[in-house]
Amino acid sequence: MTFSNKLIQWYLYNKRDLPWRSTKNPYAIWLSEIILQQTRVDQGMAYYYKFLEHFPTVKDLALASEEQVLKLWQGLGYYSRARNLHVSAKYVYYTLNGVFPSTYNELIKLKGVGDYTASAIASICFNETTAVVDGNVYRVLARYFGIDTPINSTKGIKEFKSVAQELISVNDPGTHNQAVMEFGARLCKPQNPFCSSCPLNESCAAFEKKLIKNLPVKEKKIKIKKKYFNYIVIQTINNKTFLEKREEGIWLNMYQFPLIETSKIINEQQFIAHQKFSEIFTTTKVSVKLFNNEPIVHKLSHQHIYAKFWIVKTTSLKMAVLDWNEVEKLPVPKLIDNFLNQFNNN
DNA sequence: CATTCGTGGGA
DNA sequence: TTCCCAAGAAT
Repeated sequence: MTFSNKLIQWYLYNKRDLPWRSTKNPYAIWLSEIILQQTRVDQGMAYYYKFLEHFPTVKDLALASEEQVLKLWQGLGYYSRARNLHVSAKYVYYTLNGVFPSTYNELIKLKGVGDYTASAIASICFNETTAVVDGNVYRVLARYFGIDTPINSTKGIKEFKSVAQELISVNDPGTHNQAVMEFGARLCKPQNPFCSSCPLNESCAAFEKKLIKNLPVKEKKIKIKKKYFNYIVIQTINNKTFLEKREEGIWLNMYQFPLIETSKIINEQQFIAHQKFSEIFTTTKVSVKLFNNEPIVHKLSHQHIYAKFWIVKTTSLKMAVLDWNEVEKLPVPKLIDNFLNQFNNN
């Protein structure tokens, strides 16, 4: 039996019953693939249901505002996925007359759709023999064939894509692709894979040479930068506050309290002396109280944010136009959301 | 080509 | 605690 046949047979007996496996609607498959990028099934599941409920068709998504889409995506991370999802929905609805692209070459033109996602949709929905290469596929192929080319090198990306494309079943490429991924996620796991019960263990290079723990090879480590955020939480006596929209970098287009970013931790005197603080509270009499005595450490993939929330009470303020009960309607990063939950409980 | 983009689970 | 990494893509 071929590599593909063994995997598909394993898959048909062991696959999970996931909602996107009961449809071939390209819109729904697209949605699921975007949600699942760099995201575990357990984490993405609720979002898949939420999005289909709020936006049953690509038209519904196209007609929404970016703010609505970001709000629904809140908590899932990698928010460019949500922004690009919305951009592409508008492209399909307005430019393609609502007809979802049906080939790899057309799919990959969508923002947020790269080689993996185009291959997934093309194979699952339209039976095109385009092999997916995700983290699971890298691991399965690296181990089975004993390939030690770094999976995040240019050479490795091309090599694994080529190998995957050689292996794919022409008869049922969609099932083949999902079989490899499910196999990697459930049996050929990163840690403690179930090699003893693996249907491929008799021909697995890494198993034979005891290299399971060494494969796949990944080069380079990411550098973590430290950042120091001071949020100005305005609270007027008539229950108003203010949030600004982020215009660059992380959490783009999401909302936050006015931010003073510094190169190190600052105290109350330094906070009050900062230019942005004095710009906001020019002649206004205010009281300042630090909400969290110790900075909240918010860990992201490339940076650790040390955050302080400064509660600034004042009588009235021109810029404080947002009613406190309107805050929850805005899309905010997890760091702000966590703060709001604690703050509102006090 | 290297870096940047979140959040959470598991060892 | 710390590290890895999860149905990747854009810049």
